[in-house]
Amino acid sequence: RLRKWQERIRTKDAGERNLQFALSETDRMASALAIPRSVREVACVMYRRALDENLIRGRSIEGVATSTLYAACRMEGIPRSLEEVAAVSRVDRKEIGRTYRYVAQELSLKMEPVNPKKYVPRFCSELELSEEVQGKANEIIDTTTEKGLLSGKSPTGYAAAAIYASSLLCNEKKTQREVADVAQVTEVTIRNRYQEQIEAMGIHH
Amino acid sequence: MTDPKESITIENVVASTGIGQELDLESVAMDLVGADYDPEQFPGLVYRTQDPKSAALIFRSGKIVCTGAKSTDDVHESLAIVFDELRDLSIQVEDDPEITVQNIVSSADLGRTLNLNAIAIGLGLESIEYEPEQFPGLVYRLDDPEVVALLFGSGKLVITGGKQVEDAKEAVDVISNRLEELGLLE
DNA sequence: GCTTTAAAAAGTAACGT
DNA sequence: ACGTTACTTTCAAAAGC
Repeated sequence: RLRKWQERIRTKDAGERNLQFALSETDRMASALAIPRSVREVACVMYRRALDENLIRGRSIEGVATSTLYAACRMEGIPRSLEEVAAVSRVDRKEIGRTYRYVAQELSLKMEPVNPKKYVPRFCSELELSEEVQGKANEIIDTTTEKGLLSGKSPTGYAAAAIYASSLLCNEKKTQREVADVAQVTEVTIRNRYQEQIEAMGIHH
Repeated sequence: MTDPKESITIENVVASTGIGQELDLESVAMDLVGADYDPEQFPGLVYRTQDPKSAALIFRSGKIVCTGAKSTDDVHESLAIVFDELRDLSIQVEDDPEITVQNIVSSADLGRTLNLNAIAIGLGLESIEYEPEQFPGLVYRLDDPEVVALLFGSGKLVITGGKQVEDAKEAVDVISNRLEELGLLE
């Protein structure tokens, strides 16, 4: 009996320590990514839910913590790409992606695909581009999406191409390299999306 | 409007069988020309047939997995070659071992581009998986037939998980009808 | 869960030239 | 800025860790 009692205390302590570790890791990653406090709280609530539903079994604490942070950002409308969260996590991109998909499924998170427009303000401010460029990029995204160009394409690459195109149109040119660096995609992807987008927009350059 | 079912192509058939005899893979690996065997890495010996093209995984237990064939007939032909190769090594092989198809991978074309975003919401976010940041295809799991379909923006699709050739046709029908009734085609 | 095999879809990435 | 190669996803079986 005494042994059972001690075991309970031990596992409870271990659980507390694990939860505390997960929450502090979430906070550390969120700080590194400049994610607002409100979103961190959403991430922590999601982590507790995942914990309550035994979703951590067979998975690493850090993997679930990173995935819930990624999911929380998307849910709150200020997405970080998997590349970005992977950069501050000790779990690799592939593992974060699969854990996210598992958690989203198990917690029935009705996550819509990320709208590339959600990346425009952050990427543009990192590139010090004006409101005008942002507006034009959003317009390109809206118009080309209506024409069916978005299906299957990565939201970050799509946003990057629209920003690159609008920076040209607004005479605030950024190079493909500069845009590629902030969006964490390759120049090749920007080039490919850019060509499709300007063609669909009927722009000649 | 051509029927999408006409576009179905079988891309890969996976089947399992067994010769009803234990094998010493070390000696089979020595005698069988072209055999790849690295027990440290994987317990099965890999043997590739050229015509029809396939890869057979041969295990110590005598069980065999054949993959890469383009039809169920090709699976039988490939395995017949494998059985004969083993007999040439003076290994006893049953006359006609039972061959079980475990999975068939097919591709097809709906003939129209798809708005995957709209389809994701239309089919229900809880019943599909669409993460274009990770993979360009939308994953749709069907209950009947019990297969998994990958839908692409081009209108092309991949159907896998079925054990019968008919499963792909049924799946294409179910998917076409669902998208049609949701007004998501064309 | 992992290891290996094959195959398609389309997007993205990382090489070399 | 090309081209090539390779990786992402889905599926099933096998034996063993």
